[in-house]
Amino acid sequence: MKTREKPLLLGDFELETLEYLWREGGGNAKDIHAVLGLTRGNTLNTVQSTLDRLYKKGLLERTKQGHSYHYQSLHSRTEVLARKFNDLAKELSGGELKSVFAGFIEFTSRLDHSKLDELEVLIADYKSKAKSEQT
Amino acid sequence: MKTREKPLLLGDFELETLEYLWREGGGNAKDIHAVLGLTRGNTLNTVQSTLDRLYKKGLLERTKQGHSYHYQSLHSRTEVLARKFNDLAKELSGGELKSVFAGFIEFTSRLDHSKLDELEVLIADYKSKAKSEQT
DNA sequence: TCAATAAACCGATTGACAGTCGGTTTTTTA
DNA sequence: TAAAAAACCGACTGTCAATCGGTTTATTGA
Repeated sequence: MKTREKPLLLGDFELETLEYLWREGGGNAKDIHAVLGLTRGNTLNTVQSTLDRLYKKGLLERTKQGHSYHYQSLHSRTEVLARKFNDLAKELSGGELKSVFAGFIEFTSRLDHSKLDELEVLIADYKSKAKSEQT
Repeated sequence: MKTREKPLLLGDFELETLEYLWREGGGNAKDIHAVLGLTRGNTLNTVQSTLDRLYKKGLLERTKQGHSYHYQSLHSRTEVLARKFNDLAKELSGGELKSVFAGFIEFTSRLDHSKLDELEVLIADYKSKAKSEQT
């Protein structure tokens, strides 16, 4: 059976924290507090527990660096999105992948009709890259 | 400014209820309770409040039919998915639609590499249908 | 070595929100 | 118009993110 059961839930501050780590490549609680904590008016403690929650969710790795932990994201934005899409599909597909695709196409075309073209290009790119990376 | 601010949150039973309405085309609390309530061991009241919550979220319409309300979904599965995709994109795109596409492509190819082909076909279908429906 | 200091850790509280119902009010209808 | 059915209201529970105070543990410079 699959390991992951529960959908991945991420709160606002967890997301902001992830964004920081993606942007900067990593950081410790103090770093993040200096940037995010001040604008939000958080204490360092809050940043620490948020990092800890993300860590326990398996999204971050951490290594002792001197005194403090240095945190890094284990998953790219793309991977997190893929996982969220998967959660959403499981929860709302009605057993038909087609409906998930239909929903995504609907979402995309509502942004702007031309966006579907972009999507097609990216799919083609992905496929050609996959082919060239065949082992 | 856009009307909808908050992401659409749907609980498990709300989803089951929506599924019922999509499947059956509509129904009242009693109907739904007869099917979903019994398997879950709910009271009719629980079904009613769930319908009411969905109604207040703007997902259902209801009309008095004799004594009780008859509920119908205002949005198809595809539309709900589109909205959820939109929520997800807003929350996790990092300002780049490309990353959303990348995430979706990643999700799709992880299911099965051939699914990307299906997706391409559906996009092409959608586009040709859109073109033929031009006013 | 050992005190000051920084960080981690633990536990508690708050705030949303879904799920769940009991009980009351309103509506329907025989 | 009383019995029955449904709607409506309010409350309580459970879950989870956000938040932080207080305590323990680890680090480091004097």
